[in-house]
Order: sequence, then C-alpha cells, then structure tokens
Amino acid sequence: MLYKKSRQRERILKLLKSTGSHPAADWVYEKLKAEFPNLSMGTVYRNLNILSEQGLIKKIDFGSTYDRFDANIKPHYHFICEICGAIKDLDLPINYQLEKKVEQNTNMTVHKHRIEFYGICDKCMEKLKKVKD
Amino acid sequence: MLYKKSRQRERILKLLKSTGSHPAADWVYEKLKAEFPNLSMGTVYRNLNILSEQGLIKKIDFGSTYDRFDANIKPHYHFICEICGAIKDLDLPINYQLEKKVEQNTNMTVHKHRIEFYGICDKCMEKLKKVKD
DNA sequence: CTCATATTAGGAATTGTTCCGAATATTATT
DNA sequence: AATAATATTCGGAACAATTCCTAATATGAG
Repeated sequence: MLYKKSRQRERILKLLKSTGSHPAADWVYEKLKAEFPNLSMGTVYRNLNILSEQGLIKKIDFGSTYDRFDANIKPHYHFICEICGAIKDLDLPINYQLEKKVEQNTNMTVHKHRIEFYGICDKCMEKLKKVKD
Repeated sequence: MLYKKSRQRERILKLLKSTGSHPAADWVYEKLKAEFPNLSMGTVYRNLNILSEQGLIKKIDFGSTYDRFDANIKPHYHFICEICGAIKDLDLPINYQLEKKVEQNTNMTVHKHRIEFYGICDKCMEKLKKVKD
C-alpha cells in the first residue's frame, strides 16, 4: 500500500514524539479534537496502526487481545510463537538481579518483572522448511 | 468474600491443570459446554478471576485493556507503576544473551524479547509516605 | 486539470469482558 | 432434616476498546 501524507497523521506523530507517557488512542483523540473538530476515533486508530507499520512509532501491543490463564503458578518466563500464537513456559532461572539493577538506576521500587520471548516455535519451523522444498 | 465450592469452578481448575496451552476463557467454555450444557461465559470468567485471586492459577493479564503507543522506537524495557499505571522507559542495556540462552535450551528461534518491571514509581512512593504521617 | 486512489468522518459492527437479577446450590446452625 | 444466610448459576444486557463500512474529500502523478 502506498501512503499519501495526511495532516492528521502528521499531527499524531508529532504529538506522540512530544510525550513520553505512552498514551492510548483515546488520549491522542482528546488532544487533537480542538485542532480537528471532526476527528474520529477510526482515524486515530488507523493512523496509529499505519505509523506503527511504518516503524515510526511502536505499539505496545499486549500480544493477544484476550487474557490467557495458566495453572503453572511458579514464576517463569514465556515464549510466544509469532506464527501459531502458542505460549510456552520456559524454565530459565528467574533473574532477580535485573530488578536490583532497575532499582539502582531509578527511583522506582520493583516488585516483579516479566519477560516474553518472541520467535518461531519448533513445529512452525518444521512447516516452514517443508514449504521451501 | 468467603468462597463456597462449586462444581463448575472445580472443573475449570482441573481442566487448566491438565493443559499447558495457556488457554483463553473461550477455550475453557468450549471444553466444558458438553459437561455443563447451560454453562455461561459469565460463569467461566467469574471463576477464572476467582481462581486467579486465590492464587490457584495465574492470569497472564496484559496489564491494561488498551494498546499504548510510543514514539521511542529504539529497543528499551519498561517500568509500569502498579498504582498510577504510568509506563516509563528504562535505559538498561538490552540483554541479547537472554535470547541465546533460550535458543540453547529449546528448539525455538528467538527474534526478540521484552521485559516489563512492575512496582511503585517515585511519585506514588512519595504520596504513600505522606499518608503514613 | 484530471484521474486513480488514499484518507476522512461518522456511525454501525465486532469482540472480549463484566454486570444484573431471579433461581439454585452450598454451608452452618438448629 | 429443616432453616437461614449467602455464594453461585444462567442468560442476556451492558460496556469498552477497536475495527469495519460507505460516501465524500484530499493527495499526488501524469
């Protein structure tokens, strides 16, 4: 898809660059409503996604849109397959040193952390190899 | 709140323990519909949240329900305040070693990873201290 | 200037989740 | 075993974030 420029998209990008607050779509909408009285949420969402696709901004997308539940309640990290969406538990040791590092570098108190690795799982990799043949 | 036991909740827990697939509510509903013909999604959600509150399962909650957008496109980790919800960029170095470790321990190909630290930000900590006085 | 097409506003539709109310199940007490 | 108190259930309505649809408008290339 070829993108033409649009005033709305340019303003959204500029606005995002001016803040470090990781806003949601709705904040962007509120901020620009005065400037574009007819602005619609559809426009905001579409442009945020386009900017993100262009690599000009990052969407902190929480992966899937629905909550996932896990009966494994001991702390562990996750691997998420970018193709099939499977979530696997990893048994890497939990690195509590990281939390200390953050506390040393900032004024924050850290209670916990989570790590997710993204990539391609073994099954999907197999399938990809077969396709190439 | 005092919990009474319920057949539905017990089955949901047992089902979750039997799988490592981190299912969503909807999968649980499908699996148990045959056994409880009148099962409703409300029941599934309520019980998943109760079990999670009881610490019997974990909800992989993606924090907030809406997407957040960030114009800082160079790789970085996040700190999320559990009280005010603020998201702050950290400037810890990115630890690519972690990705290698996962690849060594599994059959997965890793493309990227993300880390989020949860805790209390400096501003909220100040407020808490004032309340104690 | 013209044409092809990307973008817009506005609202409807979708999706994941929660909420509500009346009926039922569970538990403690008699 | 009967009673009372209250947690739980179903079913559907409500909700909130996001996407989709359509006709009108803006943009850019030739």
